[in-house]
Amino acid sequence: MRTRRAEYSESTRQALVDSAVDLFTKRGYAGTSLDEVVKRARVTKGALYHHFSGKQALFEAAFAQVETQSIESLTAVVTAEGDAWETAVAGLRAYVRKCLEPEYQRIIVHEAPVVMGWERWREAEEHFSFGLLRTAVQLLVDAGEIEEAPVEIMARLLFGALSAGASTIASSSDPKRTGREVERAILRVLEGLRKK
Amino acid sequence: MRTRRAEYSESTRQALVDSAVDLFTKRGYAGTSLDEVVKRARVTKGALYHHFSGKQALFEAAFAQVETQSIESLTAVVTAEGDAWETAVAGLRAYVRKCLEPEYQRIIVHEAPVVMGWERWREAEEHFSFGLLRTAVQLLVDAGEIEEAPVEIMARLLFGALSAGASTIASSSDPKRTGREVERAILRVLEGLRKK
DNA sequence: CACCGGTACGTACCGTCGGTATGTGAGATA
DNA sequence: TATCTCACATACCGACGGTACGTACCGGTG
Repeated sequence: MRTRRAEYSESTRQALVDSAVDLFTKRGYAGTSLDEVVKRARVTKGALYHHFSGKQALFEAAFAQVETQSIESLTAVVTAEGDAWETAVAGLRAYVRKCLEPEYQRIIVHEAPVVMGWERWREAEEHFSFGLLRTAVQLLVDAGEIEEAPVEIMARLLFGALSAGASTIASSSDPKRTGREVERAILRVLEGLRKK
Repeated sequence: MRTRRAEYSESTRQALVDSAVDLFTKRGYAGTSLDEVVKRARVTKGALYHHFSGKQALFEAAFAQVETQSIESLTAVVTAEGDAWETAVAGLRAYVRKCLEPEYQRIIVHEAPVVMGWERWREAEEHFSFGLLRTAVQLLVDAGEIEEAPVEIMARLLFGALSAGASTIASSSDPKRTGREVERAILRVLEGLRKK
């Protein structure tokens, strides 16, 4: 990765991914044409098919980029020192906020399961957001904060609930208010699971 | 709807919808071609475009058919006489089972939000499954079984959790076991919300 | 029964889009 | 400097969603 050619190549690839993230977010996977993607990146389809095997692979690259950026901000919250309960709650709040960003909402939450297939999406999520969430739930169980339960299952349910909550906020006519209500509702669910 | 012509027409339309439900379930929306749909229905694209304005409209017809059939079996459970809590729990179990049927899973849970758009999907669901679920939650609140909370929000979170649970079951290597675990986890969440 | 009007299709065709085959020129290599 | 290689550009194909138009058949009218 030291030659000029390699730098140009990497720059081209990055431009394609950036263009893809932008367009997939605005118009969705099916509504985005590759001609538009390459036009915005100021290259041609030759370049695209040199770097990616097809539209699906381009989407997965966009998926990985959005997730990688998201992981960074979330990891900082979840790995913070301090009370396990407080940390977990902060993590959930951070994740809901992340879900409100258009790129994450559209690409990761809504399109990815359909475009990549639910099975493939699940597999990929193991290394990204869902992996973090499951870790957080595991920490709560280990700390004795909530009743023991199959962590995998509880994390899945929480993941679905959080995504639905985020979508509700995003399409609300009063996002601020709905956001507070969703957070309170999620907290109530968690408190219900908490050991007395 | 008494003439032979009208009967033939209705029969053709029904054949198209049945074919669409079948193919959308097996290969998804993007993976299904209209040529294949009309071939299986033993008609041509002329017939399809006479009855529907396009592929989207055909999908919405398939959506409505699957939801209408589902509503019937679920309504019977939710409107049963008896203890509100028991009724609600039975309803949730029934809904999870419904989510496991391939047609419901693929068309309603996975594809519809993307194909119809989340906003349009949400609107349509008001009259179908989600409407029922919200009614059930409202009944629990009215019966004083769970703490008061914004019913709309709690129903959304529950809806997301149930869908995620169903998807988890469907892709599990041991669906029976996972099914029991999901049901227990959901019950635990509900018990946590229950008034003492 | 003959005629006619409209509906319910069938047929042929178009534009777009994902994907491919092949050419080419700038930069690395010797 | 000559050559090679890779990172693209160009031109094209087949499939698919959608449209325009032709047509046959049913149902009403005289």
